Amino acid sequence: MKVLTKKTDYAIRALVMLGAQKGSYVSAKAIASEQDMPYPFLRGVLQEMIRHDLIVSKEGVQGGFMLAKDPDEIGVRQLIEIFQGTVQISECMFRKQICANRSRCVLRHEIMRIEQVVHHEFEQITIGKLLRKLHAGENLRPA
Amino acid sequence: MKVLTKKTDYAIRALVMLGAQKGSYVSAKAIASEQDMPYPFLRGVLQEMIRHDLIVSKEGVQGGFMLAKDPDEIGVRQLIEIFQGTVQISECMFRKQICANRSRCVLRHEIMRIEQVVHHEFEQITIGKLLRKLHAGENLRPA
DNA sequence: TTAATTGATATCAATATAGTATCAGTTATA
DNA sequence: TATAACTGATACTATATTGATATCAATTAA
Ligand code: FES
Ligand code: FES
Repeated sequence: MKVLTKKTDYAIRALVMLGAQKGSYVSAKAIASEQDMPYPFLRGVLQEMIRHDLIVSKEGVQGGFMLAKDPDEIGVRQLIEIFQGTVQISECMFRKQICANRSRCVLRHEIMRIEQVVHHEFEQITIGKLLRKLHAGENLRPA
Repeated sequence: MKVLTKKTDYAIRALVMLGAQKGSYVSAKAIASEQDMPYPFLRGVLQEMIRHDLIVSKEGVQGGFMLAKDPDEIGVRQLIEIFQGTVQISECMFRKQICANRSRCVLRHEIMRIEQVVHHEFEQITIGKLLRKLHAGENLRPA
């Protein structure tokens, strides 16, 4: 059971890096080498984020990517939705016995509640929050 | 993002069915046809549950499977762990910048907290609970 | 003009999930 | 005691998802 796939992982890290260099364009190449990600794969991730208006780009020499919105308005939840799709519980269980009326199914109800909790929690974690932690140097000290 | 895979799904339903026929052996064939699951696939799921001491079996004619413990002691969380492995967040992000001291990494901390919540919630949902809902007939009425 | 860059898109590889097939061993029961 | 209904064990195939490459046209600062 994997919570974050590579795409989401790379997206978060790329966004944090863009946030750290606010105002200037950062190239995919720079991100890839700095964060140790496969370059062409990262390219795809960045393009996907452009489509979702999270970042903007500039072509040509000295081009690159830049955040398109406030880091506090980019939550990990949204990234999960973009790169991993909406959460699917499973198909409807107990078709014959319990599911005659899905809206009253207890199992389904419980699982959807859990889903809500998870969504809410992931929504709290924003790029802005991560950036502040990074600047505060909370984890920059050697182990 | 899928929360429950087919194996977990089938496992839950099979266990509920066994719980509903407490004290007698139920064959894989009966479960498969009743619950509309692929027979040989279910067989594998049942064997896995035997290995984990959730159920016991009897070979030969009139054989089948039976719960090995109290339905209230079988939680969905355990099933997820058996069939989907432990929850993996993602590899360690921000290797160079943040992760010098993993134990202090905020992102990791947050995500692990979410993981705890999810685990706790899934632990609450037991086969026993589902059985009682089933017997109460909460969802047996046609839609 | 040219090298550094993104846009767009096609393709491939690796892994995980879902499902099948086979055959040996056990046991109620006729 | 033969047989059909069962599970045990295990190898295999198929499909879907995830991770990663490859190619080439278009743009732009220097
Ligand atoms: S499992 Fe299908 S509605 Fe309950
Ligand atoms: S992401 Fe690795 S410890 Fe923080």
